[in-house]
Amino acid sequence: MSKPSIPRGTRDFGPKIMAKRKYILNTIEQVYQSFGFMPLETPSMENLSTLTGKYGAEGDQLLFKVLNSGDYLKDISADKFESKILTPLISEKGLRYDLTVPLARYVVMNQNEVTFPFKRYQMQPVWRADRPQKGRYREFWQCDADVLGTPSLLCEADFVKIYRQVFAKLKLTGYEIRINHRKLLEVVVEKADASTHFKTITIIIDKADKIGIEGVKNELINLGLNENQTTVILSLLNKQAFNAANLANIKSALPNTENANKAIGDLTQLLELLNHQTDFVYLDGSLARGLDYYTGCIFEVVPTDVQMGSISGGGRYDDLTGIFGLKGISGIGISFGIDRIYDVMEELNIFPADGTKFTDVLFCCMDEKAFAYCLPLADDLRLNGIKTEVYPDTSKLKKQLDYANAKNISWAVIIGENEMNNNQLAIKNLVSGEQELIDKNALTLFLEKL
RNA sequence: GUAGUCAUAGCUCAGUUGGUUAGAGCAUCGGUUUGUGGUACCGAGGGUCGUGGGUUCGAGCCCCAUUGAUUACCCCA
Repeated sequence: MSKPSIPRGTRDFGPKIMAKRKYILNTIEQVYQSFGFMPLETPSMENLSTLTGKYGAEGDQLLFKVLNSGDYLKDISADKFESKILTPLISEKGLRYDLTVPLARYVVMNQNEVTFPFKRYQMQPVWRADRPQKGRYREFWQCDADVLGTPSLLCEADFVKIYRQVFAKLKLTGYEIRINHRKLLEVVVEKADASTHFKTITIIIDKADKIGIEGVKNELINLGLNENQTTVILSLLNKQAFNAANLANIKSALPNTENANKAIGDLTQLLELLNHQTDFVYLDGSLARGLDYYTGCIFEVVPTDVQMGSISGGGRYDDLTGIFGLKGISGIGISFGIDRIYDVMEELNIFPADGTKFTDVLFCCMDEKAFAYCLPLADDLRLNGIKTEVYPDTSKLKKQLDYANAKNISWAVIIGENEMNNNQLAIKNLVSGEQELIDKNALTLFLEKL
Protein backbone atom coordinates (compact mmCIF):
# COMPACT_ATOMS: atom_id res chain seq x y z
CA MET A 1 0.00 0.00 0.00
CA SER A 2 1.47 3.34 -0.95
CA LYS A 3 0.74 6.30 1.27
CA PRO A 4 -2.22 8.35 0.09
CA SER A 5 -1.55 11.86 -1.07
CA ILE A 6 -3.24 14.78 -2.78
CA PRO A 7 -2.12 16.60 -5.94
CA ARG A 8 0.47 19.29 -5.44
CA GLY A 9 -0.87 22.73 -4.77
CA THR A 10 -4.17 21.42 -3.38
CA ARG A 11 -5.20 21.25 0.26
CA ASP A 12 -7.55 19.50 2.65
CA PHE A 13 -9.44 21.72 5.04
CA GLY A 14 -10.09 19.88 8.31
CA PRO A 15 -13.02 20.69 10.61
CA LYS A 16 -11.16 23.31 12.65
CA ILE A 17 -9.90 25.09 9.57
CA MET A 18 -13.28 24.85 7.87
CA ALA A 19 -14.97 26.50 10.85
CA LYS A 20 -12.69 29.50 10.45
CA ARG A 21 -12.96 29.60 6.66
CA LYS A 22 -16.75 29.44 6.88
CA TYR A 23 -16.67 32.30 9.35
CA ILE A 24 -14.83 34.45 6.81
CA LEU A 25 -16.94 33.32 3.85
CA ASN A 26 -20.20 33.86 5.73
CA THR A 27 -19.13 37.33 6.76
CA ILE A 28 -18.29 38.32 3.21
CA GLU A 29 -21.49 36.78 1.86
CA GLN A 30 -23.59 38.56 4.46
CA VAL A 31 -22.10 41.93 3.55
CA TYR A 32 -22.46 41.28 -0.19
CA GLN A 33 -26.12 40.43 0.33
CA SER A 34 -26.68 43.52 2.44
CA PHE A 35 -25.69 45.58 -0.59
CA GLY A 36 -28.12 43.73 -2.84
CA PHE A 37 -25.74 41.30 -4.54
CA MET A 38 -27.24 37.99 -5.62
CA PRO A 39 -25.47 34.63 -5.75
CA LEU A 40 -24.27 32.98 -8.94
CA GLU A 41 -22.56 29.64 -9.37
CA THR A 42 -21.09 28.41 -12.63
CA PRO A 43 -19.68 25.00 -13.57
CA SER A 44 -16.13 24.14 -12.58
CA MET A 45 -15.57 23.21 -16.24
CA GLU A 46 -15.94 25.63 -19.14
CA ASN A 47 -15.45 24.99 -22.82
CA LEU A 48 -11.86 25.70 -23.74
CA SER A 49 -13.12 28.07 -26.41
CA THR A 50 -14.52 30.19 -23.57
CA LEU A 51 -11.30 30.18 -21.60
CA THR A 52 -8.43 30.36 -24.08
CA GLY A 53 -7.14 33.71 -25.19
CA LYS A 54 -8.64 35.56 -22.23
CA TYR A 55 -5.64 35.56 -19.93
CA GLY A 56 -2.77 36.15 -22.34
CA ALA A 57 -0.30 33.57 -23.61
CA GLU A 58 0.97 32.86 -20.10
CA GLY A 59 -2.55 32.36 -18.84
CA ASP A 60 -3.34 29.82 -21.53
CA GLN A 61 -0.39 27.78 -20.32
CA LEU A 62 -1.87 27.78 -16.83
CA LEU A 63 -5.25 26.36 -17.84
CA PHE A 64 -6.07 22.89 -16.55
CA LYS A 65 -7.40 20.96 -19.52
CA VAL A 66 -9.78 18.02 -19.20
CA LEU A 67 -9.39 15.04 -21.49
CA ASN A 68 -12.40 14.07 -23.58
CA SER A 69 -14.33 11.10 -22.31
CA GLY A 70 -14.10 7.60 -23.74
CA ASP A 71 -11.47 6.49 -26.19
CA TYR A 72 -10.25 9.96 -26.95
CA LEU A 73 -7.50 8.76 -29.28
CA LYS A 74 -9.76 6.57 -31.42
CA ASP A 75 -9.93 8.69 -34.58
CA ILE A 76 -6.57 10.40 -34.21
CA SER A 77 -3.96 9.47 -36.79
CA ALA A 78 -0.29 9.22 -35.92
CA ASP A 79 0.70 12.39 -37.79
CA LYS A 80 -1.31 14.46 -35.29
CA PHE A 81 0.96 13.56 -32.38
CA GLU A 82 2.28 17.00 -31.68
CA SER A 83 0.94 18.79 -28.66
CA LYS A 84 -0.28 21.89 -30.49
CA ILE A 85 -2.29 19.85 -32.97
CA LEU A 86 -3.26 17.05 -30.64
CA THR A 87 -4.47 19.06 -27.63
CA PRO A 88 -7.58 20.59 -29.25
CA LEU A 89 -8.48 17.19 -30.68
CA ILE A 90 -8.48 15.37 -27.34
CA SER A 91 -9.52 18.14 -24.94
CA GLU A 92 -12.40 20.53 -25.34
CA LYS A 93 -13.05 21.43 -21.67
CA GLY A 94 -10.97 23.15 -19.01
CA LEU A 95 -11.26 24.09 -15.35
CA ARG A 96 -12.19 27.72 -14.76
CA TYR A 97 -9.24 30.03 -14.20
CA ASP A 98 -11.14 32.81 -12.46
CA LEU A 99 -14.74 33.86 -11.84
CA THR A 100 -14.76 36.91 -14.07
CA VAL A 101 -14.73 35.22 -17.47
CA PRO A 102 -17.50 32.79 -16.42
CA LEU A 103 -19.49 35.83 -15.30
CA ALA A 104 -19.04 37.51 -18.67
CA ARG A 105 -20.04 34.27 -20.41
CA TYR A 106 -23.12 33.91 -18.21
CA VAL A 107 -24.28 37.47 -18.77
CA VAL A 108 -23.87 37.23 -22.52
CA MET A 109 -25.72 33.91 -22.65
CA ASN A 110 -28.53 35.24 -20.47
CA GLN A 111 -28.59 38.86 -21.57
CA ASN A 112 -32.34 38.80 -22.16
CA GLU A 113 -33.08 37.51 -18.68
CA VAL A 114 -30.71 39.40 -16.41
CA THR A 115 -31.79 42.77 -15.11
CA PHE A 116 -29.19 45.50 -15.40
CA PRO A 117 -27.44 46.73 -13.40
CA PHE A 118 -26.59 43.11 -12.67
CA LYS A 119 -25.14 42.68 -9.19
CA ARG A 120 -23.84 39.22 -8.48
CA TYR A 121 -21.45 37.61 -6.03
CA GLN A 122 -19.73 34.29 -6.54
CA MET A 123 -17.59 32.31 -4.11
CA GLN A 124 -16.09 29.23 -5.72
CA PRO A 125 -12.72 27.57 -6.25
CA VAL A 126 -10.64 28.27 -9.33
CA TRP A 127 -7.71 26.31 -10.74
CA ARG A 128 -4.37 27.26 -12.22
CA ALA A 129 -1.71 24.83 -13.42
CA ASP A 130 0.90 27.02 -11.77
CA ARG A 131 3.95 25.95 -9.85
CA PRO A 132 2.84 26.22 -6.22
CA GLN A 133 4.79 28.11 -3.58
CA LYS A 134 4.11 30.04 -0.42
CA GLY A 135 0.60 31.49 -0.51
CA ARG A 136 0.10 30.14 -4.01
CA TYR A 137 -1.97 27.12 -4.83
CA ARG A 138 -3.24 25.27 -7.86
CA GLU A 139 -6.73 25.22 -6.37
CA PHE A 140 -7.88 28.26 -4.43
CA TRP A 141 -11.02 30.22 -3.71
CA GLN A 142 -12.15 33.55 -5.03
CA CYS A 143 -14.97 35.61 -3.51
CA ASP A 144 -16.04 38.01 -6.24
CA ALA A 145 -18.70 40.67 -6.40
CA ASP A 146 -19.37 42.58 -9.62
CA VAL A 147 -21.83 45.13 -10.94
CA LEU A 148 -22.41 45.02 -14.70
CA GLY A 149 -24.27 47.54 -16.77
CA THR A 150 -23.67 50.91 -15.15
CA PRO A 151 -20.76 53.34 -15.24
CA SER A 152 -21.96 54.97 -12.01
CA LEU A 153 -19.30 55.73 -9.44
CA LEU A 154 -21.81 54.82 -6.78
CA CYS A 155 -20.56 51.28 -7.34
CA GLU A 156 -16.99 52.29 -6.51
CA ALA A 157 -18.26 53.96 -3.34
CA ASP A 158 -20.26 50.86 -2.44
CA PHE A 159 -17.21 48.66 -2.77
CA VAL A 160 -15.20 50.91 -0.46
CA LYS A 161 -18.02 50.57 2.06
CA ILE A 162 -18.12 46.81 1.55
CA TYR A 163 -14.41 46.64 2.35
CA ARG A 164 -14.89 48.60 5.54
CA GLN A 165 -17.88 46.54 6.65
CA VAL A 166 -16.27 43.18 5.97
CA PHE A 167 -13.09 44.01 7.84
CA ALA A 168 -15.02 45.67 10.68
CA LYS A 169 -17.08 42.50 11.11
CA LEU A 170 -13.93 40.38 11.03
CA LYS A 171 -12.40 42.72 13.63
CA LEU A 172 -9.47 43.28 11.31
CA THR A 173 -8.36 46.86 11.79
CA GLY A 174 -4.84 46.91 10.37
CA TYR A 175 -5.39 47.43 6.67
CA GLU A 176 -5.32 50.03 3.92
CA ILE A 177 -7.62 50.42 0.96
CA ARG A 178 -5.43 51.70 -1.84
CA ILE A 179 -7.08 53.44 -4.76
CA ASN A 180 -5.78 54.55 -8.10
CA HIS A 181 -7.15 55.21 -11.55
CA ARG A 182 -5.97 53.31 -14.54
CA LYS A 183 -6.18 56.39 -16.75
CA LEU A 184 -3.92 58.26 -14.37
CA LEU A 185 -1.25 55.70 -15.15
CA GLU A 186 -1.90 56.07 -18.86
CA VAL A 187 -1.55 59.84 -18.68
CA VAL A 188 1.70 59.69 -16.80
CA VAL A 189 3.17 57.09 -19.12
CA GLU A 190 2.07 59.26 -22.06
CA LYS A 191 3.67 62.27 -20.43
CA ALA A 192 6.88 60.27 -20.13
CA ASP A 193 6.51 59.46 -23.82
CA ALA A 194 6.67 55.71 -23.13
CA SER A 195 3.21 54.56 -24.15
CA THR A 196 4.53 51.75 -26.30
CA HIS A 197 5.71 50.05 -23.12
CA PHE A 198 2.53 50.74 -21.15
CA LYS A 199 1.73 47.17 -20.25
CA THR A 200 5.27 46.33 -19.15
CA ILE A 201 5.49 49.52 -17.15
CA THR A 202 2.30 48.73 -15.23
CA ILE A 203 3.72 45.33 -14.35
CA ILE A 204 6.93 46.94 -13.10
CA ILE A 205 5.11 49.65 -11.14
CA ASP A 206 2.89 47.03 -9.56
CA LYS A 207 5.99 45.49 -8.00
CA ALA A 208 6.95 48.73 -6.24
CA ASP A 209 5.86 47.33 -2.89
CA LYS A 210 8.19 44.41 -3.28
CA ILE A 211 11.28 45.81 -4.97
CA GLY A 212 11.15 49.44 -3.78
CA ILE A 213 11.53 52.68 -5.73
CA GLU A 214 15.14 51.89 -6.62
CA GLY A 215 14.11 48.52 -7.98
CA VAL A 216 11.44 50.09 -10.15
CA LYS A 217 13.92 52.64 -11.42
CA ASN A 218 16.41 49.94 -12.37
CA GLU A 219 13.81 47.91 -14.19
CA LEU A 220 12.57 50.97 -16.08
CA ILE A 221 16.10 51.79 -17.17
CA ASN A 222 16.63 48.17 -18.20
CA LEU A 223 13.50 48.54 -20.30
CA GLY A 224 15.30 51.29 -22.21
CA LEU A 225 13.82 54.44 -20.70
CA ASN A 226 16.06 57.46 -20.16
CA GLU A 227 16.57 59.45 -16.97
CA ASN A 228 13.82 61.98 -17.77
CA GLN A 229 11.26 59.36 -18.57
CA THR A 230 11.90 57.39 -15.38
CA THR A 231 11.75 60.57 -13.32
CA VAL A 232 8.32 61.41 -14.71
CA ILE A 233 7.05 57.93 -13.97
CA LEU A 234 8.62 57.74 -10.52
CA SER A 235 7.05 61.07 -9.58
CA LEU A 236 3.75 59.24 -9.58
CA LEU A 237 4.67 56.52 -7.18
CA ASN A 238 3.75 58.00 -3.84
CA LYS A 239 1.01 57.12 -1.44
CA GLN A 240 -0.99 59.99 0.00
CA ALA A 241 -4.22 60.83 1.75
CA PHE A 242 -7.32 60.62 -0.39
CA ASN A 243 -8.57 64.20 -0.26
CA ALA A 244 -9.49 67.12 -2.52
CA ALA A 245 -6.24 69.01 -2.01
CA ASN A 246 -4.08 66.08 -3.13
CA LEU A 247 -6.34 65.47 -6.14
CA ALA A 248 -5.97 69.12 -7.12
CA ASN A 249 -2.19 68.85 -6.83
CA ILE A 250 -2.10 65.84 -9.10
CA LYS A 251 -4.34 67.53 -11.60
CA SER A 252 -2.15 70.63 -11.78
CA ALA A 253 0.89 68.44 -12.51
CA LEU A 254 -0.77 66.70 -15.43
CA PRO A 255 -1.43 67.84 -18.98
CA ASN A 256 -5.01 68.92 -19.63
CA THR A 257 -6.09 65.85 -21.60
CA GLU A 258 -9.34 63.93 -21.75
CA ASN A 259 -7.85 60.99 -19.85
CA ALA A 260 -6.43 63.19 -17.12
CA ASN A 261 -9.72 64.98 -16.62
CA LYS A 262 -11.62 61.71 -16.60
CA ALA A 263 -9.33 60.18 -13.97
CA ILE A 264 -9.34 63.17 -11.67
CA GLY A 265 -13.07 63.66 -12.24
CA ASP A 266 -13.84 60.06 -11.28
CA LEU A 267 -11.72 60.19 -8.15
CA THR A 268 -13.22 63.52 -7.12
CA GLN A 269 -16.72 62.21 -7.57
CA LEU A 270 -15.87 59.07 -5.60
CA LEU A 271 -14.55 61.23 -2.79
CA GLU A 272 -17.81 63.15 -2.74
CA LEU A 273 -19.94 60.01 -2.83
CA LEU A 274 -18.00 58.82 0.21
CA ASN A 275 -18.95 62.11 1.81
CA HIS A 276 -15.23 62.74 2.30
CA GLN A 277 -15.12 59.93 4.84
CA THR A 278 -11.87 58.29 3.91
CA ASP A 279 -10.95 56.11 6.88
CA PHE A 280 -8.56 53.38 5.69
CA VAL A 281 -8.49 54.85 2.16
CA TYR A 282 -5.32 56.07 0.47
CA LEU A 283 -4.50 57.33 -2.97
CA ASP A 284 -1.63 55.20 -4.19
CA GLY A 285 0.03 56.13 -7.44
CA SER A 286 2.04 52.93 -7.49
CA LEU A 287 -1.06 50.75 -7.60
CA ALA A 288 -1.36 49.32 -11.10
CA ARG A 289 -2.91 45.83 -11.02
CA GLY A 290 -1.44 43.39 -13.47
CA LEU A 291 -4.61 42.56 -15.36
CA ASP A 292 -4.96 44.77 -18.36
CA TYR A 293 -8.73 44.76 -18.69
CA TYR A 294 -9.10 47.43 -16.02
CA THR A 295 -9.94 50.86 -17.41
CA GLY A 296 -11.07 53.01 -14.46
CA CYS A 297 -10.72 53.08 -10.70
CA ILE A 298 -8.66 50.24 -9.28
CA PHE A 299 -8.50 48.97 -5.70
CA GLU A 300 -6.26 46.93 -3.55
CA VAL A 301 -6.45 46.10 0.16
CA VAL A 302 -3.23 45.45 2.01
CA PRO A 303 -2.82 44.36 5.64
CA THR A 304 -0.56 46.67 7.63
CA ASP A 305 0.13 44.62 10.78
CA VAL A 306 1.36 41.57 8.91
CA GLN A 307 3.91 41.12 6.18
CA MET A 308 1.63 39.93 3.39
CA GLY A 309 0.55 40.82 -0.11
CA SER A 310 -2.87 42.14 -1.04
CA ILE A 311 -5.91 40.46 0.48
CA SER A 312 -8.34 41.93 -2.00
CA GLY A 313 -8.29 43.70 -5.31
CA GLY A 314 -10.52 44.88 -8.07
CA GLY A 315 -11.47 47.66 -10.38
CA ARG A 316 -13.60 48.95 -13.21
CA TYR A 317 -13.52 47.48 -16.68
CA ASP A 318 -15.36 48.91 -19.64
CA ASP A 319 -15.74 46.03 -21.99
CA LEU A 320 -15.64 42.70 -20.24
CA THR A 321 -18.53 41.15 -22.16
CA GLY A 322 -17.23 42.49 -25.46
CA ILE A 323 -15.09 39.40 -25.88
CA PHE A 324 -18.30 37.38 -26.15
CA GLY A 325 -20.03 39.85 -28.43
CA LEU A 326 -22.01 42.04 -26.02
CA LYS A 327 -20.63 45.55 -26.35
CA GLY A 328 -20.99 48.60 -24.19
CA ILE A 329 -21.47 47.05 -20.77
CA SER A 330 -19.41 48.84 -18.15
CA GLY A 331 -18.68 46.88 -15.03
CA ILE A 332 -16.74 46.87 -11.81
CA GLY A 333 -15.76 44.08 -9.50
CA ILE A 334 -13.70 43.11 -6.50
CA SER A 335 -12.40 39.85 -5.17
CA PHE A 336 -11.41 38.81 -1.65
CA GLY A 337 -8.48 36.44 -1.23
CA ILE A 338 -9.89 34.26 1.51
CA ASP A 339 -6.72 32.18 1.92
CA ARG A 340 -4.64 35.22 2.72
CA ILE A 341 -7.30 36.76 4.96
CA TYR A 342 -7.25 33.48 6.85
CA ASP A 343 -3.48 33.65 7.24
CA VAL A 344 -3.61 37.25 8.43
CA MET A 345 -6.32 36.53 11.00
CA GLU A 346 -4.49 33.44 12.18
CA GLU A 347 -1.29 35.39 12.64
CA LEU A 348 -3.05 38.17 14.54
CA ASN A 349 -5.07 35.59 16.46
CA ILE A 350 -8.37 37.40 15.99
CA PHE A 351 -10.69 34.50 15.24
CA PRO A 352 -13.51 34.37 17.79
CA ALA A 353 -12.71 32.00 20.64
CA ASP A 354 -15.65 29.63 20.25
CA GLY A 355 -14.95 29.21 16.57
CA THR A 356 -13.88 25.58 16.86
CA LYS A 357 -16.71 24.45 19.11
CA PHE A 358 -19.08 22.22 17.21
CA THR A 359 -20.86 20.42 20.05
CA ASP A 360 -22.23 21.83 23.31
CA VAL A 361 -23.33 18.67 25.07
CA LEU A 362 -22.19 15.05 24.96
CA PHE A 363 -24.33 12.26 26.43
CA CYS A 364 -22.24 9.49 27.93
CA CYS A 365 -24.11 6.24 28.34
CA MET A 366 -22.82 3.58 30.71
CA ASP A 367 -25.03 0.77 29.41
CA GLU A 368 -27.34 -0.04 26.51
CA LYS A 369 -30.52 0.92 28.39
CA ALA A 370 -29.23 4.43 28.82
CA PHE A 371 -29.55 5.10 25.08
CA ALA A 372 -33.34 4.86 25.21
CA TYR A 373 -33.29 7.04 28.30
CA CYS A 374 -31.26 9.87 26.77
CA LEU A 375 -32.21 9.93 23.07
CA PRO A 376 -35.47 11.89 23.63
CA LEU A 377 -33.55 14.31 25.85
CA ALA A 378 -30.97 14.84 23.11
CA ASP A 379 -33.71 15.52 20.56
CA ASP A 380 -35.25 18.07 22.89
CA LEU A 381 -31.94 19.89 23.33
CA ARG A 382 -31.43 20.04 19.57
CA LEU A 383 -34.90 21.52 19.09
CA ASN A 384 -33.84 24.21 21.53
CA GLY A 385 -30.77 25.07 19.51
CA ILE A 386 -28.22 23.28 21.69
CA LYS A 387 -25.71 21.27 19.67
CA THR A 388 -25.92 17.78 21.07
CA GLU A 389 -24.47 14.37 20.40
CA VAL A 390 -24.76 10.98 22.01
CA TYR A 391 -21.58 8.94 22.28
CA PRO A 392 -22.50 5.91 20.19
CA ASP A 393 -20.83 3.19 22.31
CA THR A 394 -20.94 2.25 25.98
CA SER A 395 -17.19 2.62 26.21
CA LYS A 396 -15.38 3.34 29.42
CA LEU A 397 -16.18 6.77 30.74
CA LYS A 398 -12.55 7.83 30.46
CA LYS A 399 -12.67 7.24 26.75
CA GLN A 400 -15.92 9.13 26.35
CA LEU A 401 -14.59 12.12 28.28
CA ASP A 402 -11.39 12.03 26.24
CA TYR A 403 -13.57 12.31 23.16
CA ALA A 404 -15.36 15.31 24.68
CA ASN A 405 -12.03 16.97 25.45
CA ALA A 406 -10.73 16.37 21.96
CA LYS A 407 -13.82 18.07 20.53
CA ASN A 408 -13.74 20.90 23.03
CA ILE A 409 -17.22 20.04 24.33
CA SER A 410 -18.16 21.93 27.50
CA TRP A 411 -20.85 19.68 29.02
CA ALA A 412 -21.09 15.94 29.61
CA VAL A 413 -24.31 14.29 30.71
CA ILE A 414 -23.53 10.94 32.31
CA ILE A 415 -26.21 8.28 32.50
CA GLY A 416 -25.90 4.96 34.32
CA GLU A 417 -28.07 2.75 36.47
CA ASN A 418 -28.19 5.13 39.46
CA GLU A 419 -29.35 8.07 37.39
CA MET A 420 -32.01 6.05 35.59
CA ASN A 421 -33.41 4.60 38.82
CA ASN A 422 -33.91 8.08 40.28
CA ASN A 423 -35.00 9.82 37.07
CA GLN A 424 -31.91 11.98 37.28
CA LEU A 425 -28.89 13.01 35.21
CA ALA A 426 -25.31 13.63 36.23
CA ILE A 427 -24.26 16.77 34.45
CA LYS A 428 -20.60 17.68 34.41
CA ASN A 429 -19.04 20.95 33.39
CA LEU A 430 -15.90 19.94 31.57
CA VAL A 431 -14.30 23.34 31.91
CA SER A 432 -14.63 23.73 35.68
CA GLY A 433 -14.82 20.03 36.51
CA GLU A 434 -17.90 20.56 38.66
CA GLN A 435 -20.64 17.97 38.55
CA GLU A 436 -24.16 17.85 39.91
CA LEU A 437 -27.23 15.65 39.83
CA ILE A 438 -30.32 17.22 38.34
CA ASP A 439 -33.83 16.05 37.62
CA LYS A 440 -34.25 14.42 34.23
CA ASN A 441 -36.84 16.98 33.10
CA ALA A 442 -34.82 19.98 34.18
CA LEU A 443 -32.02 19.47 31.65
CA THR A 444 -33.16 21.79 28.87
CA LEU A 445 -33.90 24.58 31.32
CA PHE A 446 -30.57 24.05 33.04
CA LEU A 447 -28.60 24.41 29.83
CA GLU A 448 -30.75 27.11 28.26
CA LYS A 449 -30.18 29.61 31.03
CA LEU A 450 -26.41 29.50 30.45
C1' G B 1 10.59 27.27 -17.97
C1' U B 2 15.25 28.64 -14.33
C1' A B 3 17.75 27.91 -9.49
C1' G B 4 18.39 26.33 -4.34
C1' U B 5 16.94 23.26 -0.03
C1' C B 6 14.89 18.87 1.83
C1' A B 7 13.06 13.44 2.04
C1' U B 8 14.02 8.65 8.78
C1' A B 9 7.34 5.76 12.79
C1' G B 10 0.44 8.25 11.72
C1' C B 11 2.62 13.66 12.88
C1' U B 12 7.10 16.87 14.30
C1' C B 13 11.98 15.75 14.22
C1' A B 14 17.14 13.63 16.50
C1' G B 15 20.69 10.20 14.50
C1' U B 16 28.49 12.27 15.88
C1' U B 17 34.58 11.54 10.99
C1' G B 18 30.52 5.80 7.54
C1' G B 19 30.65 1.10 12.62
C1' U B 20 26.73 -3.64 16.94
C1' U B 21 19.77 -4.42 17.48
C1' A B 22 17.84 3.25 13.85
C1' G B 23 15.81 6.82 18.68
C1' A B 24 12.66 10.86 21.21
C1' G B 25 8.24 13.78 21.77
C1' C B 26 3.23 13.92 20.27
C1' A B 27 -0.76 10.74 18.62
C1' U B 28 -3.06 5.63 19.05
C1' C B 29 -4.20 1.26 22.15
C1' G B 30 -3.86 -1.20 27.05
C1' G B 31 -2.96 -0.77 32.46
C1' U B 32 -2.51 1.97 37.52
C1' U B 33 -8.90 3.44 38.31
C1' U B 34 -15.93 -2.64 36.84
C1' G B 35 -18.61 5.04 36.45
C1' U B 36 -15.09 10.60 36.11
C1' G B 37 -11.32 13.71 31.49
C1' G B 38 -7.15 17.70 30.64
C1' U B 39 -1.80 16.21 34.87
C1' A B 40 1.30 11.75 36.43
C1' C B 41 3.43 6.77 36.14
C1' C B 42 3.95 1.74 33.64
C1' G B 43 3.48 -0.97 29.10
C1' A B 44 2.36 -2.15 23.79
C1' G B 45 1.94 -1.74 18.65
C1' G B 46 3.95 0.94 14.73
C1' G B 47 10.18 1.56 10.00
C1' U B 48 12.16 -1.71 2.90
C1' C B 49 15.57 5.33 6.49
C1' G B 50 11.22 8.16 -0.85
C1' U B 51 12.87 4.75 -5.11
C1' G B 52 16.90 2.51 -8.16
C1' G B 53 21.95 1.87 -8.80
C1' G B 54 27.19 2.65 -7.16
C1' U B 55 31.64 3.13 -3.63
C1' U B 56 33.02 0.23 0.88
C1' C B 57 34.68 -5.29 5.00
C1' G B 58 30.42 -2.21 6.46
C1' A B 59 25.80 3.14 4.08
C1' G B 60 20.21 6.53 7.34
C1' C B 61 25.11 9.21 6.59
C1' C B 62 29.43 9.37 0.69
C1' C B 63 28.55 9.43 -5.14
C1' C B 64 25.07 9.15 -9.49
C1' A B 65 20.20 8.87 -11.28
C1' U B 66 15.02 9.22 -10.43
C1' U B 67 10.47 10.66 -8.00
C1' G B 68 8.13 13.78 -4.61
C1' A B 69 7.87 18.04 -1.22
C1' U B 70 9.29 23.00 -0.48
C1' U B 71 11.32 28.00 -1.42
C1' A B 72 12.84 31.94 -4.74
C1' C B 73 12.68 33.94 -9.94
C1' C B 74 9.09 34.62 -14.29
C1' C B 75 3.90 35.44 -13.72
C1' C B 76 -0.02 35.77 -10.43
C1' A B 77 -4.43 35.74 -5.95
